[in-house]
Amino acid sequence: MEETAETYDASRYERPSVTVDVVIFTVINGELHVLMVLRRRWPYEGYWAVPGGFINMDESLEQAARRELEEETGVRNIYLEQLYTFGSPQRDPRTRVISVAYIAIVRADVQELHVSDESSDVRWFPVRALPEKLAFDHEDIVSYALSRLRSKLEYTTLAFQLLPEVFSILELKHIYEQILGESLDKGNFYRKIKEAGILEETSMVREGRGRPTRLWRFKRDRGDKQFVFRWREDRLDDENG
Amino acid sequence: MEETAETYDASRYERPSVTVDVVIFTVINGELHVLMVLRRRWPYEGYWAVPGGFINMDESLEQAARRELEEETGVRNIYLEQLYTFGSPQRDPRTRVISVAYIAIVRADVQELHVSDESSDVRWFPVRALPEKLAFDHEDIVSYALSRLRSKLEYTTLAFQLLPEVFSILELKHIYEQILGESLDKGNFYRKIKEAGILEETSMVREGRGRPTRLWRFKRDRGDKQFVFRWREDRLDDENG
DNA sequence: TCAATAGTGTCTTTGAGACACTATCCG
DNA sequence: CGGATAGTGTCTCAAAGACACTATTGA
Repeated sequence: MEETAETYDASRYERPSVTVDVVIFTVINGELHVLMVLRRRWPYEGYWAVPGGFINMDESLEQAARRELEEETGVRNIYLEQLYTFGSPQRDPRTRVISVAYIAIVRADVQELHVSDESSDVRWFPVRALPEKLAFDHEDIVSYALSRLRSKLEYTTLAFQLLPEVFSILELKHIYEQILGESLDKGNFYRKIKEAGILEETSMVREGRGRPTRLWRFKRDRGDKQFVFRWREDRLDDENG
Repeated sequence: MEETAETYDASRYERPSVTVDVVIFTVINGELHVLMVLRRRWPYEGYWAVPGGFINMDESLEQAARRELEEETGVRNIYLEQLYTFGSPQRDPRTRVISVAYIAIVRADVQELHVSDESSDVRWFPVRALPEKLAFDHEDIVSYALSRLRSKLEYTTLAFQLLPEVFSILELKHIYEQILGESLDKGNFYRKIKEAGILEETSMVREGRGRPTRLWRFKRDRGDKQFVFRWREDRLDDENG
């Protein structure tokens, strides 16, 4: 007999659960941090985890990621990008759980954190000092996210998510240095960022101890040409590029 | 009350189905092709689709991809890489289905195709002449796979999957040209591939109409340094790179 | 004036691309 | 020899990196 919409039995196959997890980065005091939540329930009660949760049937994966992130941490209104899907059969003791991981980057100072009934604490951790042992396979997820972040940075505008409306070129350089984990040449950075033509000078300056610094903003109105700035051309993705 | 393994109710959340789909490429007669199966059941009966199917509860995503691919097409023993996870709520009329897509590349001549009870035909299509309308959102999946293939090619060994054990440098260049869809300079190609140090000369030559050509193979024993060759440095991923 | 920070100029090296040249086979 | 294909050498140009230099402030 031919199968149709009427005869299709949706329960024929056993189904896994699907979650979304969001690895969200920021820079605080010049250091790269990741947002983690402290789990208050089994499994992994008392362990830190990346925020996330089960998807609803009527929302897209990205919508689910946004919803979970806001529910668990209060963070909202951010740029999200799909990272990878983790699906080892034993990665969650409850049942078969497949996790679609997302990556994001925000300014810490515009986000107000709060906890939910799922978690008893929400906190930014420096990437160099994460908790010993994370829930589930979240060490893998975070380290994969970190490597993706580093390679993405070179050709996207991700770093700009971390800056206020106006900023100096050396502040932008500093963000790049934090994320890449290495120092960059000042002159070369000035040259490249200016050649890229993505900044627009403002009339503002900021005064400090030495010579005052010019402030810049991103060009609005870039037409439809894609907004891309790569710091370097010569870096490899680890895997999923 | 605290939840534990004993009290956890695995059926509390409604679950989506999860499938894997595999976009598999080859070069036939110098032209890039994709493997498609003709669906014999509702939904999209009579439409071409990328091979794939529902995952089992006890296998990893990649295992599921391999199993489905072999069941539906007979293709096996290949290099697979995760591409992206597609999860729009309405992408499948049966029920909520999330699809984890994989990408692969093989030599057509070593694969024996066969059909299954799911499909009534299995066939290689040139990427320039795909069927009008594919099942589900498979147009999106294929075009995303194609863009990934093109950008990946520059820094992986993917092209080598398409060559026999020994081959000439100009044959390798030809594969690159097919996949990238543009022609490359002979001298520059020789220079780069030799500098990369990933080929090993054999004592073999192949005779043809003109000067005979030296044959090469990939260096075995490359230690643990990663096996990477980029054709160029200056290409962007469209998105997920 | 000096310390401190901002910003510029320039030399060297590297690598991509273009393209002309040489090599070796068959007939 | 000439046609066909394999393979090399070399010039130019652009981008990356190193690093020295100048500029502008406050104390």
